[in-house]
Amino acid sequence: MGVRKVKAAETAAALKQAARQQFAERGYLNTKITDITTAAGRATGSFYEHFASKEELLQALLADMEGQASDHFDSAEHPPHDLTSAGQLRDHLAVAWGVMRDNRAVQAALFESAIATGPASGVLWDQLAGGTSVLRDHLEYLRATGHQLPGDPVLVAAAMGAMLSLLAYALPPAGPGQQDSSPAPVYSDPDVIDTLTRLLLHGLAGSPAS
Amino acid sequence: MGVRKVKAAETAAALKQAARQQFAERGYLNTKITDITTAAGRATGSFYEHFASKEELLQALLADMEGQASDHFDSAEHPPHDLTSAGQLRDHLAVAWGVMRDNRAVQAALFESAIATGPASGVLWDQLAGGTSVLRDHLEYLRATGHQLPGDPVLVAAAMGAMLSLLAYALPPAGPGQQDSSPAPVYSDPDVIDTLTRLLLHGLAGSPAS
DNA sequence: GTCTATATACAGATAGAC
DNA sequence: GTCTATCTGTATATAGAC
Repeated sequence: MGVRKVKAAETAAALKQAARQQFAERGYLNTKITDITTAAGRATGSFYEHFASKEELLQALLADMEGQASDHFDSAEHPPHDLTSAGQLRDHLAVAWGVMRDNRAVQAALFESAIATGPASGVLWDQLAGGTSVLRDHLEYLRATGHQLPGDPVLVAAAMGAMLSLLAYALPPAGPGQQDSSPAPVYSDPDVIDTLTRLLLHGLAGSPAS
Repeated sequence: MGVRKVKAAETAAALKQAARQQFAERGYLNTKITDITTAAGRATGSFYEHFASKEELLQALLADMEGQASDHFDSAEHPPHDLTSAGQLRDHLAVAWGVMRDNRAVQAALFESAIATGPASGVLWDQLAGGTSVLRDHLEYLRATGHQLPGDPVLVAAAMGAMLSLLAYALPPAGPGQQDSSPAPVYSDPDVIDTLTRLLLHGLAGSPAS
C-alpha cells in the first residue's frame, strides 16, 4: 500500500472517528458535514473524497461495527437458548446491551436515520424486526418445545427490542466520574440489565419463588 | 365572535387537520410548511398568520390532544391500582395504547421532534419519564405495600413506556380493509394489548398457573 | 488528496397587494 | 385574513488551484 493510500485511509479514519464523536454529542440529524470535517481537522471538500454523503458514512460506520461484533458472536453462542433460564436471558440481554452501549453513537445515528423517514415508511419496523431476528428464533424454539409464549414470537421479540433500543438511546451513559446536574438519573449497566432481566423473565408479578 | 374570527378559526383548524394528516403520512420531520398549506388548500403565507413555526403548531396539536384526553381521565381511575392484577394491568395498557393509536400523528410528531434533538439533550428521557409518571406512581405504591419490583420504579416505568411508544410508532395501524403488500405484519390492537399484558405481567417464563 | 472559494438547492420566513 | 412573490439563511455539493 502506497503512501498516498495510507494518508487517505488516515483521513477516512479521522473523519469516521470525528463523526462518531459528533453523532454522540449533537445527534446524527443535527450534525452537519462541516461539523465532522472541522472536528477531524480537515477541509469541507475533503469529505466527499471519501464519502458520497452523510448517509454513506453511516453505512461505513455500521460495517465497521458489524465487523467487530462478528468477532464476539462467531466464537460465542449459536445453539438454541432457553430464554426462560434467568442466567441465559441475562447473558443475552447483557450482550445486546453491551453492543448498544459500546457503539452508542452508531446505534443512535441509525435510529435517528430510521425515525427521520417517518412512521409510514416501515424502515423502523424493519430495523426492529431485523435486530431481533435471533431473539425471535429463540422464542420460536421455545414455542416449538411446548412452552407458552405471551404472544406471536415476532411481536414479542420486537417489543423487547423496542424496550432495549429506546432505553439505550434515551439513558445517559453511566460514565464513572462526572455526573452532571442533569435531571436524568444515571443507572449502571448491570443495574439496567438486572432490572430488565427480572422484568422480562417474570414480569411485574414477580418470580413465583420470591 | 365575528365573521373574521370564525374564518380565521376555520383556517387554523384546516391547517391543524392537514398537519395531522401530513405528519402521519410523511412524518413530522419530513413535512414542510408548504405540504401543510397545500393539503389545507391555503397559501404559504397564511400559515404564519396562525402559527409562528411548525413546532408551535405541534404544541397546539398537543394541547388539543390533552384537552380530549382529560375527558377520559378525569372521570376515570385515580385511586392506586394493583398492576399485578391481570385485568387492571390490561386496562391500563389498553388506555395508554388507545390514546397513542387515536393520536398517532401527534404522538409520532412529538417523538420525532424529541429524537431530532439528539440523545445527549435529555429531551427524550424527559418525555419518557413524564409520560410514565402515573405508571411510576403505581409501581411505587406496589413497592410500598411490600411487593418486590424488578427494579427501580422510574426505570421500570420508563422501560415499559419505551416498549409501548416505540411499538406504537413502528407498527402500522391495523386498518380494517386495505392490507397493503408491505413486509410489516399487522396485529390487531387487542392482540398487541393481550401480548404486552402477558409479557409484562408474568414475563417470558409465563404464568405460574399455566 | 487536500485545500479555499463558490455554486446549487431548498425550507423558513417576510412584504406588500388585495 | 389571504394571497403571490420574494428574500434570507443554511446545508449540501462541486470547481479548480496546489
